[in-house]
Parts: sequence; structure tokens; C-alpha cells
Amino acid sequence: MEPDRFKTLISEEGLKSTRQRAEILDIFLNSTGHRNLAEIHARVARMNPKIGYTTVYRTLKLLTRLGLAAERKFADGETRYEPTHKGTHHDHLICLGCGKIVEFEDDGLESLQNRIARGHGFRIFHHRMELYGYCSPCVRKKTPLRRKG
Amino acid sequence: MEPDRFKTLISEEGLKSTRQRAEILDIFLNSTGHRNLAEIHARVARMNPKIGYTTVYRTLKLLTRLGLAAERKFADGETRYEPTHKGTHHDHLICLGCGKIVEFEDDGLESLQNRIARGHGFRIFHHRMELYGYCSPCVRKKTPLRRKG
DNA sequence: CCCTTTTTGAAATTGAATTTCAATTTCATT
DNA sequence: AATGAAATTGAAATTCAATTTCAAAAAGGG
Ligand SMILES: [Mn+2]
Ligand SMILES: [Mn+2]
Ligand SMILES: [Zn+2]
Ligand SMILES: [Zn+2]
Repeated sequence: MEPDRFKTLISEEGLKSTRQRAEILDIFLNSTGHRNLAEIHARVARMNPKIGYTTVYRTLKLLTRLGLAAERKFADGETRYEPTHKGTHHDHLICLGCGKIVEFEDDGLESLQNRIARGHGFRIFHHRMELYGYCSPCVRKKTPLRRKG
Repeated sequence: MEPDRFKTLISEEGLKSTRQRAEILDIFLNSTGHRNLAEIHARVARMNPKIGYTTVYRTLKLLTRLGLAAERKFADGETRYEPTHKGTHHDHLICLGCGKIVEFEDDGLESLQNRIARGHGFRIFHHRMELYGYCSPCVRKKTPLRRKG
């Protein structure tokens, strides 16, 4: 996102455009997703050690409100953030071995969820769906299946 | 679960059978699911005010290890427990209006999840799937659609 | 530049989850 | 029934992320 578009977005909300917010957004958007606050703050602080943890916290909340960030809570319970610039909704495959997170999108899954909800008289607004298991490298590491000889 | 079967189960684990554990199990199994610790402890304390929060905490952890309880963390982040005596795996529909939780099971969903995981080279061990929306009474309350006249 | 409002950041607070530890209880063994 | 080692209990302490507080600093409209 260009700095100017962010300034506009910010001021449309009646908020002020600050150096801190711009820096945090920049760093956040240019890093890989699913990071917790401590990680994001560490990265921000490497660039500008004056920026406090609280400001990073508040800015990530703000970005979430603006739709630029998405808050995630996987099984470990920690709050993580990911940029939404990829735009579309997606769910997650999470490796219990190495922690790798793979994103996926499946229309069949989405429509099945809606069908199930409708079957129970629910009108769904969002869902949460995470698949926990082992990625193929980790499966290979764990189960040496059978060796030659 | 009969007290004797619990005693056996407990001692098979090399643990001791105590009055507290029996009481907590009894109360836990005879109440509706998805309760947080404070709620479970409150109910236990009503029966026996001598039993401490910590013991309830540890006992629920124990029951989870024994497979008699399942730990759940829905979107509010609080840890909740439900008895597993219904046995089978299920997922949840959660009403954002009234908090009602509806359980469902859908083989098609389960197999689709496995298919998706396999497609990404993952071997899945468990998953988490919650659908958030409004139940029909809450939908009716929120959107008075159209009135006669 | 001025003034009001917002923002910042260090420190304090909150609250659930977990650990500590001395006192108590269990239970296998006499 | 008494003994004693090992497990359990429960109040209090600790942990730790999340959130709030508040005085000082910065933004930005006029
Ligand atoms: Mn993602
Ligand atoms: Mn359930
Ligand atoms: Zn892996
Ligand atoms: Zn409802």
C-alpha cells in the first residue's frame, strides 16, 4: 500500500497520520503473515527502537479495523496477525512438527459449511477452520516407514 | 460413568482416587457442556465449598488426559470443557446473538477436510471448525423483515 | 504559530492459566 | 489398625499476554 493511500484512509477515519503508524504498516505489510505481537514489535524495533510495544499493539488493532490486517488465534492461543493484501478468505493447514502454515481455499468447503449451517437454521457470518497434522517432510522425518535391506 | 469404573481408570494411571476427583467428575458429567473453569468450579463449590479452584483446574486437565473431557477454545479465547460421553467427534455452530452452541457432525465435511489436507501433502490428526452466525430466533429478532400492513 | 485533539510509550493493571509448597490424604505394606 | 512414602490438595504466588492509564509529545486545522 502506498503511503498516501494510507494517509487518506487514516484521515477518513478522523485519525491522525503518524510516522509510527506508517512505519508499522510498512514493516507489517512487507513481512510474512501469522506473526504475534512480540515478533512484529521486534521487527519494528529493529528499524526504529523508539516505537513502543503499545503502539504496535494499538496499530495492529487499528489495521484490523481498517481491514488491512486479520487477527488469528490458532491452537496455541496466541493472537497473530496477517496482512490481508492477498485479499481473499482462506483457511489454514498447520504442521504440528515444524509449525509451517499452509493456506488454502476451497469453494466446496465453503458451500458445504453454508449448507450445514442452513440445515440448522443458522445464518453464518464467519467461520474458523484449521487442520492440524504433519506436513510431508515432517511425516518422512517421523516415520522411517521401511528401509531398504 | 460409575464411580467404580472411574476408580479403576484412575488407579490404572498410577493415580489416587480422591473424594474431590469423584465429586468433580460427577458434577462435570451431569452438566451441560462448553463450560469454563469458573463455571465448573462454581457448580462444584455449591456442592462442596471446600474444593478449591486449583483442584478443579487440575482435575479437568486430568479428565482431558483420560479422554473423559474435551478442551475447547472458541473465539472468545476462554478455555471450555465438555464431557465426551456423547463419544463421537463433532463441530460447532455458535450463535453470535444468544451464545447458543449447536453441535453437528458431517461425514462429508470430514472427508473433504482429509481430501484437502492430502492434496497439500499433510497427514491430519485433528481439526478445529466453528461456524459463527445467528440462530433463527436471533435472525428473526434482528431483522423484522417486513411487517404486515 | 496556536490551540485542541489525538497519539505515544512507559508503567501499571487485569485476568486466566499455571506453579509453588506446606499440610493433608491415599494406599500399599506391615 | 498403624506406618510411611508418594500423591494430592488448596491458598497463595507467579506468569504472561492483553489491555488500560496518564503525562508528555506530536498532528494538523485555523
Ligand atoms: Mn493466513
Ligand atoms: Mn461440543
Ligand atoms: Zn512440518
Ligand atoms: Zn441465537
